[in-house]
Amino acid sequence: MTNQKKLVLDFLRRDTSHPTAEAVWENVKKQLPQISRATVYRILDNFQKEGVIRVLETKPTRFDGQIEPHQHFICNNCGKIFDLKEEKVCRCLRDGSNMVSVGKVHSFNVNFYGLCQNCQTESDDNLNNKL
Amino acid sequence: MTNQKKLVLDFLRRDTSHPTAEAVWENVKKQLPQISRATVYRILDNFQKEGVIRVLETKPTRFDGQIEPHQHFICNNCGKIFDLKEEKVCRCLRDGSNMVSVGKVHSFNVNFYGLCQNCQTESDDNLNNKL
DNA sequence: TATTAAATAGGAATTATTATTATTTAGAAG
DNA sequence: CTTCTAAATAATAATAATTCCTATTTAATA
Repeated sequence: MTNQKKLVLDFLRRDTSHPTAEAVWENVKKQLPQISRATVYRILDNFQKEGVIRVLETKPTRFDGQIEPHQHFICNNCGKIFDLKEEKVCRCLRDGSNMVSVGKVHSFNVNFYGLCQNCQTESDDNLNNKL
Repeated sequence: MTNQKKLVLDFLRRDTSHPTAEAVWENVKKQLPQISRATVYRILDNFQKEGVIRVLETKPTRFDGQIEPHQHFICNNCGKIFDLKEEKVCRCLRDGSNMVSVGKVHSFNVNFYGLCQNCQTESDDNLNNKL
């Protein structure tokens, strides 16, 4: 754990605004002025892969130091991003009520990630061949 | 409706692979070689705002000519993108079954869009002031 | 402490997208 | 069917976001 990594992680766990990579860099620079932008990008990428932080599917990408299951509400007007607890998300999607604690939902978008049937079969095959 | 717009829309309604802007451009060029990349970007943007097409929250952005409510399953291995009917999405999120018709869900990400309480109140105020 | 593999800094390069502007065109009006 | 005009387009420059490259530095451990 380098100093750079520690500062990035500390910042993300403190700042709940879902900052961009650029914003993380700007802020960490206050404590470590020579830190490189590329370093911040790489650290964010690694933390993400390790499951230590989470990325938001926004443009530009935003980052979240909180990894307990939750989703996001993005205000179409002010752009602010709010956290939504997982159970509220499910209720909202289930019974189509568009009112949630933080506002009124106009639309939503879900991306599922996993293994498609083809790729599942292939990885099963590979496993079998090794036995 | 210009020829450029027609060709872009026709292509997106025919191609179900959720192409990138670049891919749309490459394909439409086959029929209209002088079409500009910037034109494709602008047309895609306009169609999106009109609700004629849909954008996927991917990097790079992908486009979908099908606008009936549905969500997407992205294979972590091959990268292929599958459509998921809305009711399957809800069932999957509701009872946590991670098997869907197209594969096995490892994770998902939801973005809600709408008006936060502050912005809702503001727009109500504006309305009231006009009465 | 010396060693070394891994990480970083700084900047170049790349990718995706948007802006600019001169030219062209679709569609209205005559 | 022509002429007109606002809107759309082509070509390219510019910007934004991210990744790549490589010489240098550093954390961890022998």
